[in-house]
Amino acid sequence: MTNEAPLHNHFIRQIVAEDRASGKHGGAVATRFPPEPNGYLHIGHAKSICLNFGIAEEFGGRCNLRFDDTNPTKEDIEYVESIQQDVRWLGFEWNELRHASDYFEVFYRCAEKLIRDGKAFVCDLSAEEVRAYRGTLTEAGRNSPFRDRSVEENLDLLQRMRAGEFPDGARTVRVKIDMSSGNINLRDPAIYRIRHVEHQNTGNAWCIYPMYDYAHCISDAVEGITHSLCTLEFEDHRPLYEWCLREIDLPNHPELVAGLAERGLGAQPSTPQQIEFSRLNLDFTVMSKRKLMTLVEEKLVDGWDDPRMPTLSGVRRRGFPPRAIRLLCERIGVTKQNSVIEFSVLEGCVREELDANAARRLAVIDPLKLVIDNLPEGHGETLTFSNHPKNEAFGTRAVPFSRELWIEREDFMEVPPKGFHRLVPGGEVRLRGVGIVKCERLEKDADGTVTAVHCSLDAETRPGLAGADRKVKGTIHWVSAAHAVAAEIRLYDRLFNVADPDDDSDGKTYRDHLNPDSKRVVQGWVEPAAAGAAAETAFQFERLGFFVADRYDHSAGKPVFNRAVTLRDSWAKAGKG
RNA sequence: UGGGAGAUCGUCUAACGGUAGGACAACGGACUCUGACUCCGUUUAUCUAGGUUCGAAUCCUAGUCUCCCAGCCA
Repeated sequence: MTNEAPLHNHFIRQIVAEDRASGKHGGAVATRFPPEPNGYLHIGHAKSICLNFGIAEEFGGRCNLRFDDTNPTKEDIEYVESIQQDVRWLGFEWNELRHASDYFEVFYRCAEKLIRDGKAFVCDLSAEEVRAYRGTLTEAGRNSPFRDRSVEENLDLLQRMRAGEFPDGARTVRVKIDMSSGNINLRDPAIYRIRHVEHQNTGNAWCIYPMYDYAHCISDAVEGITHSLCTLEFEDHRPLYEWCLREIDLPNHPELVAGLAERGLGAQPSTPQQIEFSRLNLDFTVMSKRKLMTLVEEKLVDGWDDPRMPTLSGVRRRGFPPRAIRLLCERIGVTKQNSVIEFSVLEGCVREELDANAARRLAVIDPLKLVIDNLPEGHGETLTFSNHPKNEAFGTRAVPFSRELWIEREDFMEVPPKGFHRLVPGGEVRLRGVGIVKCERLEKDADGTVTAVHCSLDAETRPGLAGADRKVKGTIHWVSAAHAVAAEIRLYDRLFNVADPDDDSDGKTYRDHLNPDSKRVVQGWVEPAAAGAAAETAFQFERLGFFVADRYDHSAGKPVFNRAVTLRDSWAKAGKG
């Protein structure tokens, strides 16, 4: 994968570069992207994906995709499939695909070791009791009355937990750290809980499942991860991450990972370093899985891949190219500061990418008939248009032209404001690639609405002729009415109409801020060379914006285009459009 | 009143004791057969108060503000 954006020398790059230079981890660099398969990936994940895969790639290391599937009550195979597809779509390929559940036996042996070492115990306290014993932010907690069970009893109980002798919630395994720690994560956290639930990967082999903090650090170590990159909210967990790795000491206890190799799961245990960075947030967007899930379940959007969703499958369907997402992730940098990226930065990345890489086409989304009266009835020609104004490699295409055209309704005004460069009664405008036409007369319906404009074409201004250079203030786009293909055009706008939909301090929630105009479907006309495009082909419809042929609904006979983003429009911005 | 982290243009982000720079946004202009692209220009920032130093965004002291943590979630 290439990334032409200038690289930030951000703090994680610096740490990795220094570690490699100093020979830490034998100079190896290994990262992982560890999603929990309980939802679809979104742009926030893209930052982590680009960082983890990007760092590995830059430093000649490796990056695994690892499903953090330690909680079968929330996870689903649908998500593990979508996640793989999204990572690949973004442009990355993992070194190995792993699951935390691949290591369930390792976790279990580690728990036995901790018990034997007197570092863990089986606790019979209920969830409510544990909460009461934990203390508060300002008060120390108290030791569990089960904390001093003998090693033998603990080992027996652990084995019986695994054997399924106890109901859900009856017992947990907890590590012994410090119930008076100011860091609540260190107050004898649970590492195992009982859940008589089938697991999407291990079936009914287990009824005890490890907790995140415990499973994650061991998984990292097993995979030989050197730099374990995660988001800021795990900062407080780092002491626990380090405690587990230190007490378990995987690199010096190969018996704990025995059996993995036979299953094709190579293990070269490391002592990884956890490094935290801030999440990517976008304004006018919600990014929490819970809220995205609600939008889908309550049908406030048309599914996980609705083009208005910040999911990767959503932005894909919207027409945002993967390179634009990668550009965004590089452009925003990596720091530990909480931040909110303006949506315009994302749009800028999309425009930059598509301007360079999308072929141009003509399309009209709000049609008004234009008749060239001085062309004979039935007149037809085929014009040659270049596909890209600045890149000849895009080649040319044939565009049919005839006497009756569709133009954009907003490109004609009977009573124009000052500065209007388009068509007005008696005025002239250039028809893109055709020549200069003059508006001679109008047709109107009973309401006075203009139904057609009649023009005369100045034959001297056809391309290639001397008169073609004559200056006229505006150029408008068009399609031939007889040849254009009717198309469904989906015009998308931001899903929320406030910058911070998560802010509920005024009693309103994100649901109250949904933009009712976030999706508009119109019938328009596209030139034949657009209609026949393959699904997911992106075009610039000249003067309108960047559009993509819908991934699922588009066909040559029944074209469907989604608007990814408009063109920057200084006329509209001036309040004139 | 506990623990952890962070404060630099509107928004991101650089600087690692030596000219506060870049990107995006905004605004103005040039160019233009896309009111796009491109190009040029302009505006705007070191949380506060002290201190150290020839020199402080950077070091020290004291504050202020913001974010995260009391799941048998991740």
